Amino acid sequence: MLIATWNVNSIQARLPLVIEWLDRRGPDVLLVQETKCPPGAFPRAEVGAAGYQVADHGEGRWNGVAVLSRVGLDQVATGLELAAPDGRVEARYVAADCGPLRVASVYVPNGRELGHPYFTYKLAFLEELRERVAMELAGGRAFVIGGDFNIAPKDSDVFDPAAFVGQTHVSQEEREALTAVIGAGVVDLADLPGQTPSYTYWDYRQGFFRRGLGMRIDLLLGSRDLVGATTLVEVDRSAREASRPSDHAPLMASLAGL
DNA sequence: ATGGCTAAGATGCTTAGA
Repeated sequence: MLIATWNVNSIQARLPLVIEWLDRRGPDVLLVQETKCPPGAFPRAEVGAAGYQVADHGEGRWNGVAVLSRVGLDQVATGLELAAPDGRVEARYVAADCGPLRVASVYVPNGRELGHPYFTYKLAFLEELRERVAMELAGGRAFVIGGDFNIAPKDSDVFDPAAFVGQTHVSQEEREALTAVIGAGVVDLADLPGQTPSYTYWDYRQGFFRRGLGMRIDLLLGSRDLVGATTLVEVDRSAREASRPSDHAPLMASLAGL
């Protein structure tokens, strides 16, 4: 089983690249974030022609998450529908059964600035996410949640820790909230012994990708029964090198025996 | 090394991302 997570920064803008990538890498499950696609407008026909079923939780303009699967798609559920500071509910979580796995695609709020109302929202979202992960695990299936967590777990996950002091994504509060999510019973698959945690995001501006100035903010968290099955975790930088790329690259994990 | 990119839509600008 090959499972991947990718913040595509608009499924419509990225559709040719996503289809090419699905054909080339052939993941069994792709967890997508920032579809920026209104409900009902997801390009199901094109993705279906590539062999994938779609569970889409859409929203116009911003946010939006989806699960793409070629190994079945059942028991679709959305969640984490707490109100943002503007009072609106954002599309940031969708889960499904895909073959032997329970999976979830999550797009954690950015937080904007420390102390900002959207930062409070980010922390509240992470607390609800902890509860949601515990609930999914209680279902008893092997579980993988992947997505854009908008948190770099460690200082080594950003290109210059000194430049991030006082910024979001690296604060102790955010990292503690992520640790609590993981404490619900999952492990960071890219940070397992033998794996090499790699950047997954590079700003579009100022040649950050070319200069190697990235961050590891996209994660695949797996239930503990998957630790022994995880043979390879990799970031496919070719998708970031392509023309008209997302600012994130896909993160993939191979799960042997599933 | 904080936006000198990109995307959507209420478009020729604004808002958001991290």
